[in-house]
Amino acid sequence: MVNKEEFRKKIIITAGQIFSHYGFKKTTMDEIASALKMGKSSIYYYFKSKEEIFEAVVLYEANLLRNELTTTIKSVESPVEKIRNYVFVRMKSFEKLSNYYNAIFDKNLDHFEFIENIRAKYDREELAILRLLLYHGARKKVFNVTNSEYTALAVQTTLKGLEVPLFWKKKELHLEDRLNAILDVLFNGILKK
Amino acid sequence: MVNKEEFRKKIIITAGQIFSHYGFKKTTMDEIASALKMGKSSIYYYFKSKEEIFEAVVLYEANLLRNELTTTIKSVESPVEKIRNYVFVRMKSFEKLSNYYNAIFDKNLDHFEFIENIRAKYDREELAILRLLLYHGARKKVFNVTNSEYTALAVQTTLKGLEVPLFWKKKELHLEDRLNAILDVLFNGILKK
DNA sequence: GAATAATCGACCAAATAATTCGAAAATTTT
DNA sequence: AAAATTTTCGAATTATTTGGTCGATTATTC
Repeated sequence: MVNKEEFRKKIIITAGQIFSHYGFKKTTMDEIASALKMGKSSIYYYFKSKEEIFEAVVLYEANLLRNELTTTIKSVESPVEKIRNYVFVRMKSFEKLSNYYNAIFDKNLDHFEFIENIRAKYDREELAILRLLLYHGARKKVFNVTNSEYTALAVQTTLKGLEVPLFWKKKELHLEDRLNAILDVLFNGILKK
Repeated sequence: MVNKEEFRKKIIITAGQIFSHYGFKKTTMDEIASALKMGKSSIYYYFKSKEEIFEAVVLYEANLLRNELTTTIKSVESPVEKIRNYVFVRMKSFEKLSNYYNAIFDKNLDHFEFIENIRAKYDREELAILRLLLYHGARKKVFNVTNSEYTALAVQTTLKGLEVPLFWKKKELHLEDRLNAILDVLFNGILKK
């Protein structure tokens, strides 16, 4: 291969597709290998272990999510639409990611502290973004927010509450509906009128 | 439990959900058990083996499919719509079932001859239905079919061709589009004009 | 309170999967 | 073109998982 880094990326993408479907545990190195049309042992030339691949995949996906989120909020002007879009994209992505997380919430929590690190970092980033969005809306006299920091925290907590059913695989209650309901409440409690 | 048969059905349904997502091999007895909130060994009181559960699940799903198909074609009058609906429902179901089949096409073909039996029986049933639909359409002067038996076979072959990409998991090519295209060809080659 | 039905945890053998390793290809460098 | 390197691979090894068994235990029925 021309570039080793290039091929690592190819592995990450391929493995990511399988992980996202079957979760960490149920995905075998053999499957990843044969999806890449190579011998199982060859993969160990690029990654030290299955966990290392998983780590790389999560990192990669997390970055994709970050980019998607920022471009999304840039794509509209109105503060309401910015937040609405942000929340929607976030939910869609988490739905996709839920299999990764299900994989982790098995038992092996010990080994996967790196996930917690990514998570923590993202929580901070998200808080900053939300704060900005709220502040921006308040400036435009659309939101009635006095302390954007605390409000951002409240919104984030709400969003986390939405994640739970994804992890617990209880998708009976249509998520989109709940999402809209919550956004309605959020905006009607927040909007100047 | 009040009724043993009742509980077997519950197992079949629960196991079916897991099988349909992960396939036969990747689904463990432990998972089925804990989804039913019972010990793994208790399941063996109702079924002799994992394969026996799988067998029951496939049988159960096959019956569901049969019923869905017959009620679907009864729900519309026009011969064109009957066939169109039939094909659509059939495809949707196969998409759902593809995970079962993927599970089987691994290697364990030997043990799963019963699948082939179901399959054969269904092929015959399907042929009869298609023949009826074609005959019906010809009677109504909508189809231009001289020998409904041979035409039914041709249609069935076409439908089987559509299944292949489902088994091979190559869902890149949007199936619905191809389906419509094929139906168009089918009808325009078949319709009186 | 005996008899039967249903559940369970501990255990095991067999299968499966992750990882290692040395050697063979393939590629690049000299 | 041979030496050095990078990359791939099959076979072997080790670790883990998992389907299934069994005797004991708990609920239920008679």
